[in-house]
Amino acid sequence: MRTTVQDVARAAGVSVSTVSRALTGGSVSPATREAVVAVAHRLGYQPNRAARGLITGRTGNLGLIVPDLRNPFFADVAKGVTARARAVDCGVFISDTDEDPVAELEAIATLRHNTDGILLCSPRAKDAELLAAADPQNTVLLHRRVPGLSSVVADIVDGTRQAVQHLRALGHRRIAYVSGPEDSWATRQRLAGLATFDGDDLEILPIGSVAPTFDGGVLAGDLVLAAPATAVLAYNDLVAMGLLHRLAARGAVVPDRLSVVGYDDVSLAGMSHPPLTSVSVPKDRAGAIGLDLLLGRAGSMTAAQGAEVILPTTLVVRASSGEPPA
Amino acid sequence: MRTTVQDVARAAGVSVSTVSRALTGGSVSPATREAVVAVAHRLGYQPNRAARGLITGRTGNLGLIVPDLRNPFFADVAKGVTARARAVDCGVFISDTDEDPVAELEAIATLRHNTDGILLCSPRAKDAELLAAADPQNTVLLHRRVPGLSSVVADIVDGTRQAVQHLRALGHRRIAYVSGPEDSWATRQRLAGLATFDGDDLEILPIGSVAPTFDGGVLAGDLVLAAPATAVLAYNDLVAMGLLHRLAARGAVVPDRLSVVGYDDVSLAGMSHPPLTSVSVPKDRAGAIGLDLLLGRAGSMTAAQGAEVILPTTLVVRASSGEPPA
DNA sequence: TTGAAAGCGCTAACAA
DNA sequence: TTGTTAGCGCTTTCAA
Repeated sequence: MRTTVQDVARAAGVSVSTVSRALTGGSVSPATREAVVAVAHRLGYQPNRAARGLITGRTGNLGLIVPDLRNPFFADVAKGVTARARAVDCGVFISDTDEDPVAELEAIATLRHNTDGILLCSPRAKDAELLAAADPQNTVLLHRRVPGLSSVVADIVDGTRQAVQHLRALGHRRIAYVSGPEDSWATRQRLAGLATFDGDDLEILPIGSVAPTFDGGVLAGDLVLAAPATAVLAYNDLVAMGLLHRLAARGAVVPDRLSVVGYDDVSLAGMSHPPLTSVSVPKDRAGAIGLDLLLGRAGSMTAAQGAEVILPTTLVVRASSGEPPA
Repeated sequence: MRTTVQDVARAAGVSVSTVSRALTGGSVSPATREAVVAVAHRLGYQPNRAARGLITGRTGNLGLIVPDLRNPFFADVAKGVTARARAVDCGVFISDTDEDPVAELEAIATLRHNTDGILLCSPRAKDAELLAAADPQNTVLLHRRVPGLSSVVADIVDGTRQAVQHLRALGHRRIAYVSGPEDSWATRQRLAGLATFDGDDLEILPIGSVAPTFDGGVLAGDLVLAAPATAVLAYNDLVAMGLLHRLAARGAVVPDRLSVVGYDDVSLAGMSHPPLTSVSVPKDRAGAIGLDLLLGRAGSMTAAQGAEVILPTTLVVRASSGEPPA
């Protein structure tokens, strides 16, 4: 049988309420507290969070819902959340929905009643579904914005702009864009960034939508080579990696024949051949900030107030981008 | 205020115990059950798992402890666990210890009292520490074996043998081995596999230990080139990727000059340049089996009985291995 | 400062 | 088959 407050109280010769107070910071005499703490430690007492939560109404846990842990982007976000959670002694329920909007909604339904709040990362469900399923008071969206819910996002529009400006500065005038899932928030943000450019001295060539995966990038490779572009901006790093792979197979040297720029700057970006120029978005920081928002630790802002945090993006230049062919 | 059994009972005109029975599969008349279920659904009732756990002694949750979610190997394991957990309606507490043995032990201490069991993946702590911290009754080790605790591991010795045999069949006679963290279980297993070969017509050249990361592989690249080997076996895929990167930078063509074989077959392995030959270990399956063991769903075996599951490994041949230079 | 007692939401005896 | 009741381990009134 595990140690309970009862055991500690008996061993310390005080009442259970005194034990409780001593351990949670109530008013107890220093001597009593010291004694109780010592006994609790000696007995290896670990409070039952469930029982505590039952009465306080706070479980000390929160839920993190991600589409796919295997995607390094989400792994990074999860890392940021768990790191911060450990620092504030908060448990994290993880739910990997496998990119399934239905599983996502179910996870929200289960977790919202068994946690103090939910961190919903890049949800695939529609705005209306999310609004219906989530409690605005204790839900924070990560990397997605839905009116009526708190969110922490990166400045994707600006990031996209930085990427294009970088390519333009290098001399590129025709830039292909490989798009991700149509109708997704992230896709629309990227297009918004692109829209500020087309015209001028620059031409953006839409290559179409592919799955936001390595295979999607491979698929896009041939399409890009067939287009009159000297550079290509990919939906994300995974797509860019697939692109790199296919271009190499087709004998197109990067960046001599074609410059490639990715998005997200996941850890893989530095491992590709050549290393990938990419728009860096603060992934783990977004997770940590989301958690603070949920727990009301983010200074004046809280999730309940409908906070909208926008984090800056920065372009990380590596070897996959260079001057266009002469 | 959220809906409780009380609310459902009142609305359905029955007692709380009837509601409880109707919802958890006790003996109730079909008509009553139907009515209760309907009301519960209408009211959006979600049982409070904490309260339930308080009385049943089972929380319906388990803990998953991994060294680093950013490592694709652990992401895969986590994926296997969460997928299976979702199927059996079990919550998963995740804890990323950041490769810190102390954090690991702390996580065990916290989780063992607030979950039905712990899945401990590739722990970094010592055998004795783990034995002291964990409850053998409801702890399952993943990819690590400690006498006295249940475990699910891959047949690393055999996997290593397959890799070497593959290289020998290609004609290699001098194979470099880049080792991982000294004194780790995984490292010892690999060395055991290697030990069955040295001598014969084959020479294994130990290159030394590096961090099990991309950077570790980059570091090892030069060492490998300086050795008289025609092939190199890396501690894991991340190291192999770093190796590939450094070899390319040094102008050594893979596999013409040197064959490279990785370990784990993480998703990146297929994305490298050239695609990496790697020993595939069943990562997500290990996670799923571990969960079943913990929950007593793995047929006759349970964690409590000290189960030791060994999963087969298979070599996946890709383009990074070929015949040795003439 | 301390203790007694109530009760969080739920399930599991025990009766009816 | 159903309802009543007693807790699970904890915190928090309320008195002392």
